[in-house]
Amino acid sequence: MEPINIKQLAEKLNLSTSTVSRAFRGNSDINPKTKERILAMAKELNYQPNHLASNLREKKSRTIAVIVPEIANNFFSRAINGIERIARENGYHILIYLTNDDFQKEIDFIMSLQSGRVDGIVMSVTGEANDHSYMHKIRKRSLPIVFFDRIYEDVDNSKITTNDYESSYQATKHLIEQGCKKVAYLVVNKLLSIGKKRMQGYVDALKDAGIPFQDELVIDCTNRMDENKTLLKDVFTKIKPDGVFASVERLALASYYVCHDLGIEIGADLKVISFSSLEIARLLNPALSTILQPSYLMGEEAAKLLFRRINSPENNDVNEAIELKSELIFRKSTLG
Amino acid sequence: MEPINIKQLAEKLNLSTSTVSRAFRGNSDINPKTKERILAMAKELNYQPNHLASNLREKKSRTIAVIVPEIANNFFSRAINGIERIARENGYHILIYLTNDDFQKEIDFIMSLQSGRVDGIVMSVTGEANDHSYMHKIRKRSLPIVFFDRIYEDVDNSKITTNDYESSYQATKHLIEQGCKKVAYLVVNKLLSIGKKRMQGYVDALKDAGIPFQDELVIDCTNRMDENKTLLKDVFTKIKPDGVFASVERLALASYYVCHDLGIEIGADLKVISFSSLEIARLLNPALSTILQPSYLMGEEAAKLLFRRINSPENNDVNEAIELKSELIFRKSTLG
DNA sequence: TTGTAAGCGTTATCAG
DNA sequence: CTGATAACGCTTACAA
Repeated sequence: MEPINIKQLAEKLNLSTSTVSRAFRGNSDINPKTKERILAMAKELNYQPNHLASNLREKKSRTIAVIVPEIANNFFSRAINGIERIARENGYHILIYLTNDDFQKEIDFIMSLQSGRVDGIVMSVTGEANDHSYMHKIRKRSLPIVFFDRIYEDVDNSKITTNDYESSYQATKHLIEQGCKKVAYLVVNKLLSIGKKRMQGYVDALKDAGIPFQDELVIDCTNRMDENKTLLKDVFTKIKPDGVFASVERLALASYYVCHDLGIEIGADLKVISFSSLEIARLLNPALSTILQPSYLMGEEAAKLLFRRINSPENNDVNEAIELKSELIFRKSTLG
Repeated sequence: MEPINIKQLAEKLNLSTSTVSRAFRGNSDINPKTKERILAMAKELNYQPNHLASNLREKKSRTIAVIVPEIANNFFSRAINGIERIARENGYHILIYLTNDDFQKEIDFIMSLQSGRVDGIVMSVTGEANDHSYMHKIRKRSLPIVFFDRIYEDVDNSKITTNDYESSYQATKHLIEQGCKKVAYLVVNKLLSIGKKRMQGYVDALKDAGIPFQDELVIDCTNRMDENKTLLKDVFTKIKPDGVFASVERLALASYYVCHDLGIEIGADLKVISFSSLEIARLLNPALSTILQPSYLMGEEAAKLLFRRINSPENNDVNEAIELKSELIFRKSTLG
């Protein structure tokens, strides 16, 4: 049973395709009775207007792209959830692209999306350390893009971020107040905008507490769990920090694994706090203190921003930047 | 800077659109030199073939849809990850649809996808308790669909599942071997195929151990954490099971919350095992025994099955069913 | 090897 | 209110 097209449907009804088309569009004039007749027959024959054709004709795809580094990640999956809700509300479809932190992939995706497949892009970037001049090129085009969480600071664009500096400052301050003298900062790439901002909060909190900054306490990790474990095992046994501020969730988890293995008691021997969207932080052993980003809300806001753009292309050069607040939740891992 | 089209590009080059088109397609004959010239100019002018147009022409969308109940969920986000990898490998794009366990949404999505937007669908169903005759209607069409994990048993279709019965049997048996006399089965909807299969394993394990099945030990939960907590609080204080077999992750987590609040010691007072894709089960307090489904692999296999279909529509009526194995990992929550 | 022209399924414009 | 027609941007026989 192949899908039928508008022409066949029109024939069955002894009508022109234009009239049939009108029955499916809100605006145009059409006799209510004919419309009813058309819709009834359409239902019977299971007719559905072909989207490719109408999109081509209308030069709109009613689709947006979401580009993220990964999806098996509490923060991003929740953010996508928020994006999805708003997109659906607007009658839009969502294409997913995972860069796996591969900058070249990011470029390829964005480039290939310039071909009419989508009306806009929501993305969390991956190649902050690289040359992203390609972005500047793209930005001159009409395809609207909104960044969320991980952004390119040198690209003038709409964006949704959180108060990373402030929460990092507070988190570090909290560790110090809990008696930590030697706080390590765990980061995946300290050159990335997020890494930089979070690190600045850490640095300033140390300074304000009169604790000298030590370079060896900034631990540059990777995205691979096994590598991080090896690295941290070394750090925890040799440098022996008494506090850990993890800039991303996976580094806190790596710390947990290592401490479990090494018999280091988190909360007592080593206090840990981390950016994390882990719902069940409270159930960990011990309960993990977190800086909780409003991931779902960030997704929603990013999508809303994008649709504002899509729906009013006239002021496509006015960028909006929204900063949302993270929530600090202190648990046993720092209260020990 | 609006994107240019093939006609404009052809004009600049003093060529016909057909020749230009040929430069972008692998097959057709074309002078290597002209091809080079075209590609160079295309790059300079930033030309990209319009996908909507070529898809319309070719009657292919190079896009698949992934329909899942939710995305902020370890199992599904990982499965999507697997699907993504295979799809990308095949040069396909991925549209995401979240039903949020709303059966009507599922129907709407599937129906709307019949209009040429995608070449195939990978889905984990949601409305198992409902009448899914709409599916039978769809199945007569050419759009290939592959189910994974949650399936409709009465719909003849390709599918990827895991050995749910067996792992449930083993999990229950394990609890009994650990000394449990009163094992509760936690389920979201015992009428759903997954709930049924997993329950059967539970029932049979009890029987084989000579323990009489008790209806009150089958706890029908919901998808809402707060409701589940209330319900389980009641169960744990009144019925007082000494073992819990949770058919989905969120029910194990609800149990943890409740036990933490009630001061019930998991592992000692109450042993817990659960289907779960939680990477950090080991880090929970106490470490959670899990039945780990190969979520990523399931996604990959489901996608592979779909592409086999898409690429050879001739045997579109031969359904493949693949069963993968879950892994049981016993930890402190059952070893106490 | 390249060009011409028809057509993919819609919808907007314009005429009736 | 309805119908004819052109156009959206691309691909592919077929012709040259």
